[in-house]
Amino acid sequence: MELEKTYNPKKAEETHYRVWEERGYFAPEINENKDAEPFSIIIPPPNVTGNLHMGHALQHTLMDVLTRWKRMSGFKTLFLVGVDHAGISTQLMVTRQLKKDEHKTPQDIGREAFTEKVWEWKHKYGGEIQRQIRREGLSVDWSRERFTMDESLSRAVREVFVRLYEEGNIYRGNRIVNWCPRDKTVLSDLEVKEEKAKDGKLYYLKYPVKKSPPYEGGVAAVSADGVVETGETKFIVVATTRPETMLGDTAVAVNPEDERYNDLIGQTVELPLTDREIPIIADEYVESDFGTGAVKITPAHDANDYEVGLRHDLPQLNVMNKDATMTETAGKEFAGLDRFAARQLVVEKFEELGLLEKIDDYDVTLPHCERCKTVIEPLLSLQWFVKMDEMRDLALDMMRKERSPRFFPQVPHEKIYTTWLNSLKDWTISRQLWWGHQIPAWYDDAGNVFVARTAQEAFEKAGTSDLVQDADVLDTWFSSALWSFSTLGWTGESVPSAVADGLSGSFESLTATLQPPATAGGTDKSSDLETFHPTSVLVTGRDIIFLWVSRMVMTALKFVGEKPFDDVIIHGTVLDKNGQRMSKTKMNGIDPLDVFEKFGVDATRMALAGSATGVDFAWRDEKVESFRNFANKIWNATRFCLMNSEGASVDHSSVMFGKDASIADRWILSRLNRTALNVNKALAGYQFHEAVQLLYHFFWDDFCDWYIELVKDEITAEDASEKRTEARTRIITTLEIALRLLHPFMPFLTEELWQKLPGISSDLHHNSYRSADKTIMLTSFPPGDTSAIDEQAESEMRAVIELISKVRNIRAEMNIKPSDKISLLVSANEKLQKIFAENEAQILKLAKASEIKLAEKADSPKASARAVLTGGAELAIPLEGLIDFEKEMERLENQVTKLEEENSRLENQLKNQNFVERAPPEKVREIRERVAEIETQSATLKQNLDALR
RNA sequence: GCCGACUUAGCUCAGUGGUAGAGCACUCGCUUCACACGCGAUAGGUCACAAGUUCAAAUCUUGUAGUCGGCACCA
Repeated sequence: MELEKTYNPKKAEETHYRVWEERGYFAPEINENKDAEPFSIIIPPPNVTGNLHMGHALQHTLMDVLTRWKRMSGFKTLFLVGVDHAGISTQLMVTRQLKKDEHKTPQDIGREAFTEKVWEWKHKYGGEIQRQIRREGLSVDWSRERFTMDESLSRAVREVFVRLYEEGNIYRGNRIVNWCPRDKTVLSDLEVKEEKAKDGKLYYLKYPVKKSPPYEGGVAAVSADGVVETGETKFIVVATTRPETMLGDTAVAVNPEDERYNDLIGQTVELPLTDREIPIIADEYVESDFGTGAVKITPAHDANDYEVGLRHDLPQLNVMNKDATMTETAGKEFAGLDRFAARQLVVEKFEELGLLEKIDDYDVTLPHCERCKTVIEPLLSLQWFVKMDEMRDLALDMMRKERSPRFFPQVPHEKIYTTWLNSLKDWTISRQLWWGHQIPAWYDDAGNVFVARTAQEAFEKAGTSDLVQDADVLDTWFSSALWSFSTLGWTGESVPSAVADGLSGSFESLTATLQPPATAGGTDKSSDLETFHPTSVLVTGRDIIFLWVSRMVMTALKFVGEKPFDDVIIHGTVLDKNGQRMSKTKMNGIDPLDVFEKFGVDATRMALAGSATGVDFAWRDEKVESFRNFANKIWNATRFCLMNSEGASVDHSSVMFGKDASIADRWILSRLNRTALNVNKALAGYQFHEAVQLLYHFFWDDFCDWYIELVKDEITAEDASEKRTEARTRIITTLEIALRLLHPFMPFLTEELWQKLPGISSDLHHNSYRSADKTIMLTSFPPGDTSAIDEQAESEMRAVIELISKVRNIRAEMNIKPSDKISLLVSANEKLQKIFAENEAQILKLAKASEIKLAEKADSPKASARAVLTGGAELAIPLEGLIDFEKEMERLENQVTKLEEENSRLENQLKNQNFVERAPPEKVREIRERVAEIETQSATLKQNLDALR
């Protein structure tokens, strides 16, 4: 069997996933060890409308690496997958399609028909993200796939809603909320993004003060104190960025300490463009040095004004409709006008009346709808809210007492998370949409509200079935907040035994909030909850720490009585090659699927995992390309081993040998185990890039560049022999172990190659997976064996590598043709001579030399190129006729210079009495040893130089 | 306004007290029988700037500049 010369990832990517999935390798049930420790990850559910982007590819890769690593390490592993119903996005998408296909609006067809359409849409097109997840190679358990609107998850949503309501933590109230006039729904603070307005203006409006003579036109003069006098008419000037809201003003406020306005407090102004008279009030909220120090108060259209209004018992005049057109209340001339048209008209009218004092350019940041970018309108509206105080305290206690969750990187996320929790406000949870979990509240004719888990329950509570359910749905993040436990079967009916039994000590504040189990015992589903909750680690982006991570912590603590996850990995953002955020509007996004096509999934995974955890990084195709090359390197190394595998098979006893084995074998085994130990360590600390670097360099540098080359002759020997078979077995076994180490990162390539190795079977599987058909993904992940670390072999191999490298250097610098064989004269102590002698064949081959002469002090002709080696050894290459004496002298001089520079730096250190006294003794010793080594080497080099002169 | 991160080779990035690292690009040499997606050999950095702590600072502290991010305010 011979492999193609170049690895083409297509075939592997098309075949193995299906097999893995079909054979159930992804499900935790594959683990036959009933005592296996669980490991679980839940995927941050992508939107059902979503397409894979680089952020997904990154976080998915990290999760899959961890899952595959843990699975291979014998854990009972669950990687739970699911999608989010994504209320607004999905509703918008289907609305658009409805308009396009049938020229209808959702209102035209009605709620029931519309939601049915959305379900249809979901069944038809909603599977894209799942296909893409399969393409990525994620070892997720599809048998447990969840959707936030599954019946069991919806039950959990209703249960949580009802419980919070019954406790008084969910309430319905009139508040100033963030209203998106385009999506026509309320949004939570987190779904609003502040953005700089392009041409912000601050308008100064003059309100005539009553009790002064009526204003009769004319240009007003501004006095320094902000009160304007024209003739006898007094004005108070207010500054605003939203003039149209003046139509809903119900007061003008000044700071009580502000002397300019002291005498006006208690008076009234005649509100222009209306027939209303509004009071001038004093409130601490007003800052005297901003604007004119006088503020128009519009309680129904501004959060601060709302508060002021409550304090002063002001009327709340709503002048704006849900689509941001003006209401009748705004006046006949304005009713029906869009808010921006109304703004213009108000300004014009003020100007006509001579009441517009001035317009300043003004940098304002305005709230925008995160999704549709429309300017948010603060609006007084009746909505459902969650009081967060109690749950916030649970989360804060958890952080304070147990430092949980552990964030990676801890800085700055732990602090950001804590700070945010500390200033948490009530959460607006109702949404004016049809797609989502309809709020489980029913109303009777009298407007009484009945909150219940089901309509039936509501009817019972109300004593009538003549009820209407609340039309709104819940914020999508409400169901996402329950994701850690709702996906594992929690519906509020069963509670894990740990909770039912009462909490063991450490977290007393929870006890009070726990509900007794509604029904005794658990369901089948709840065993997942017991086994896999809390989940092991959450991998997500920093943009949803508040939206999602914190809320999962709060709801899990409150409703399950335990944290939702131990660790939270916050990965970085993938930027474009110019360091800009990828966005649809900038058209600078890179489609992971294109990258998969071009370089393969495994190379992409390596490139993503190879970027430091938590750090933003600019996307570079070149990086993936280098891992594509790496994949090809692995392919070809395997190709080489397979071409020379006759008689051999994977046999782990072949790499259990003693000190009598060859240096190369002992060395590669030592390197392999060192790599395995370090990779495990790196993964345990979520240092993915560290693991990638270790694997890359082990495989390429150690295994390919040195080990294969060192044992090549033995392996490719023409005549079959026991020795050859043993060497072949050793290399193929080493390769097999290396492939396992690579598997979590490069699942397709490693499976493809592993399946081709001679002698593989499910006997190689981890003990927990012996019954499964052979696959690399169920072999045991090499833990690394400290006893296989062979310092002596590593140091001896360093000497061999140094010798070969020095020869190559001389060859390159002296322009010796590859075809020219040379002689090596090596002066060295007995120990080194022995090492070189044992590796003579390899040294000759790799240095392209015809002979090597070893001696305590070798005689070398003057016409030689020379180098010094560690341990007092010298290398001379006789180059009669070939040597360029000038060049050789220059070469030697350069080396002397380098050594002397280093020497003087070290000598200075040693001269410093403080260093010698205070630095750790071993540090001082190291430097003394190094100085001695340098002195030997440079003395030798100088002798050589003298000999040339 | 408050908080935070970052600034290291041409580029993208590791490294966080003890002699500056990788990949790519560059230069030179190789159709060496696994791989030119390759092999071999070089070159390239006063680790943003300034002060301080220390025997020793790219690494710790403070300040400055630039870049980016989060939060708040925004009449």
